[in-house]
Amino acid sequence: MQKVSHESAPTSSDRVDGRSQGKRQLESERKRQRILDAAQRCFGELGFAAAKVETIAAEAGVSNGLLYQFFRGKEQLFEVVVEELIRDWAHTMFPRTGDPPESCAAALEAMLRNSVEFCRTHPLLPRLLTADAVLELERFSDVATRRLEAQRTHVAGILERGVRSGEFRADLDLASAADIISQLHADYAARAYRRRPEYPMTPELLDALVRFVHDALRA
Amino acid sequence: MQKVSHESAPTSSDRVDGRSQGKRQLESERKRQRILDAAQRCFGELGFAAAKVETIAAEAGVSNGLLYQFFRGKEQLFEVVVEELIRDWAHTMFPRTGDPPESCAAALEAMLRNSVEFCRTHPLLPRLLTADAVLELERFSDVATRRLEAQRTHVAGILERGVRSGEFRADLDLASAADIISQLHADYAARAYRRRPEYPMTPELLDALVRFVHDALRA
Amino acid sequence: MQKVSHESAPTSSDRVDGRSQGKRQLESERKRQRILDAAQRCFGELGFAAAKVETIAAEAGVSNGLLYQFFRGKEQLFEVVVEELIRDWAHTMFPRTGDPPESCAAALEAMLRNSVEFCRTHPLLPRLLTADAVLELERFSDVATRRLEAQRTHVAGILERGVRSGEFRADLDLASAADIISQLHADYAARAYRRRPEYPMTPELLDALVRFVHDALRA
Amino acid sequence: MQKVSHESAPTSSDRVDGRSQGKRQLESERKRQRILDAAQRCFGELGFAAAKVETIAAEAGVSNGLLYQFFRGKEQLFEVVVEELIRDWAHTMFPRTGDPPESCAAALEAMLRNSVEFCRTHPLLPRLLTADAVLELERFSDVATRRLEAQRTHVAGILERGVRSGEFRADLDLASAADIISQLHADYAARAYRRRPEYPMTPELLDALVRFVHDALRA
DNA sequence: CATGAATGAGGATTCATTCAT
DNA sequence: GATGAATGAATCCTCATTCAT
Repeated sequence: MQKVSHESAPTSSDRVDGRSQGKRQLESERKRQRILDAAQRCFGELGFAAAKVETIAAEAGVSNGLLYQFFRGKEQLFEVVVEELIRDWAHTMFPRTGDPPESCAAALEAMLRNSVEFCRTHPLLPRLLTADAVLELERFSDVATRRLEAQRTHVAGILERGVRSGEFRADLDLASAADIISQLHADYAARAYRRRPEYPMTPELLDALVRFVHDALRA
Repeated sequence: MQKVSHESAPTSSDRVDGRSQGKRQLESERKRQRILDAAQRCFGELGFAAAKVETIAAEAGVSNGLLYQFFRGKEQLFEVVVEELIRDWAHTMFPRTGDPPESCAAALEAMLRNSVEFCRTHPLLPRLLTADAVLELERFSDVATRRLEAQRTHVAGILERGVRSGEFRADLDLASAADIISQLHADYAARAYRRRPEYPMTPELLDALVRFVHDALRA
Repeated sequence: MQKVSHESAPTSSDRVDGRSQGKRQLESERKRQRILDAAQRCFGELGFAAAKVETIAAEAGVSNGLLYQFFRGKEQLFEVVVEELIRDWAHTMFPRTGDPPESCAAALEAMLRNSVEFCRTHPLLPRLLTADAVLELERFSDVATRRLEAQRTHVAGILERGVRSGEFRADLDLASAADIISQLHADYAARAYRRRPEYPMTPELLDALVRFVHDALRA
Repeated sequence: MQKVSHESAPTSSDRVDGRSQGKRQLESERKRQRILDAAQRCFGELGFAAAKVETIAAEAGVSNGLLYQFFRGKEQLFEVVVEELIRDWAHTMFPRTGDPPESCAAALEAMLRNSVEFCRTHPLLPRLLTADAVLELERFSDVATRRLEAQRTHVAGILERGVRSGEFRADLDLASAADIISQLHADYAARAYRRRPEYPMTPELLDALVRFVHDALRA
């Protein structure tokens, strides 16, 4: 009866500073993370309704009840999973380190390829990106929505720079183009995870996509 | 003897000839259709798992049990709904009547606009198009999958003609381009139904999309 | 709205005398009988709870609803079936015609063989004879019970004559012996219908049974 | 991990060694047994179809859902009940302890009296012995059938010894006689439980039955 | 009379959540 | 902290019975 903050999504226990975690706290924190990982897998593969709490706990290697020490319930677990996921995804797409790409087209391409790679290992994101999961849960954490908008804005920024530099055509509708590119981005990232033969995600297709976007934008 | 065909998805009763349906049969047929409509709405809005049989029956204005005279269960109801939906969608996208478009670009544009319009009134399709529903039901009617492939093939055909006629660029990867276009098509058709402010579907966006595709393909 | 007597079990409609039945009444009477036959088969094979009204009606070749013109419900249908069955069985066991058997042992043997033969074609009787069906229906027509007692009494009568004539041993407990014989009689009659390999009913077994009873009774 | 073995019918939990069962496991095991007891009563008194899961759970003093932690469903519960019942019955009929009866007739008599006594407190067995329940459940545990055959074989063995020792008549049809005796045995055991006035089970009747069988077999 | 479509109460089953240990 | 046995509300489905045609 100690943590149970249940309010926000504290990655770690209510420690004040970074150290001073006994072995117990550390072990606990590790279990919390295992639950989140398992939840992401299950929600991603089955959807919210079809994923069973029991399965998630089993996959995490913890008991059914422990889950309720960390999260208020299935619903809040879902919310936390989504928030963490979106945060990780953003970090992958726009890595802090590394040199900035030399051209705007290269920036878009990098973003696309990074994102596809991320989704290959994160089942849940595709579902969120296609915005279906939103329907499954009324009180959906709007973190996801805000982050998606942020991405569109970011893309629009890149496009604007490209237009100004003459790299992209001048009469581009920035908002719409950013929307379309974000959408394509989400789609093929989704496929990268799903690996269904009907919706393949081959390197050739990815190359074609990059080319497609490039041609549509070029001056 | 009841009806209880349960096998395929006969739109009308097992009448031998075209007429001779008493008021009873007619009324019954209408109820079957109302159930299908209600089911499409519910599945589309809530997903398979979250849609309750009771709700579907209530929305259709019939009793809980009547549903089971027409369908083996919730699952088969879903399958039939999907099949009908896909069939209707195909008819909308490729209408038999009317003159063939004068250019390949125009053909693509017509397809896109038709489909978007269709989705505006058919909640379920977006979910199928984004291929999420597939995960929700093991024994998913493969009609949907086959039809989606048919669409890609159709688009590829249009593209091929365009390439041959010099309308589109010669080094186009037909398969990949058809895939991308079909995907965009599905995405924005989906949005047309959802009407969520975060993922809008304005006429401007649609115009931009048409232009985007056009630019990406042009010779 | 004509027959619906529903009270007792009139084999035919409420005709006052034996003739004067129009074709309609005759046809109706035939359907009633077909329902009874089908019901006997279904109840016999599946038991009361597992037999569906719909199945019975279908087997009788009539509609679901017609059944309720003749009988108050599933329950009363069962009662009527039982009464008719018991009556028929009694007629088979103790046929009016023919010469009386020359010995008491012969009388018992005839009864046994007749009864076994009857059950071969009347599925329900075995269930009643083993008195299990009684448990399945609270307000069971006591006709069956009374008839079974009648049989025991009849057997006791034969035994008494046999004792007096010196054919059977003098210290026989009449009531108990009659009970045992009736019970055996019911058991093997039941088997004759069931035809299950684990509980066979071969001619040899029947012969052995006759011999068994004979040896147990002989003076 | 729960328990959910669901496979066979382990009387006790999957403990590795014989002890080390916490109070929880013990309590759980007790509940499992209470469910089995209640199920036996309900199935025995009402038959498979008419017995409600809810009633069984209520009689066992547990919730509706707990039943499904121990058994796959109503059907498997029935199967387990039958297997346990048959096993217990066998133990009662052929107790390991005690001296072997001095004569074959005495052996038969002991078997009969033991079995009658057992049925007095085990409602379900009569139904199984009369082989009616088999009809009620397709995938009936064949344990019952095998055990019944075992009993017949056992009886036949006793008879054979009796014939060889000259206690029983030499021209006895062993198989048929064993069948008849087993049948009588089942019948009166059944009555012992039912306690219905129409089919009484008095000590006198039991004595008469023993005498009846004895007379039928004697040399 | 005859039909069979329609009803809805009743029963089996699932699964998120709690709580005694 | 951690467990997992226990709960029971929620949901799918069945089937006896009714009634408009």
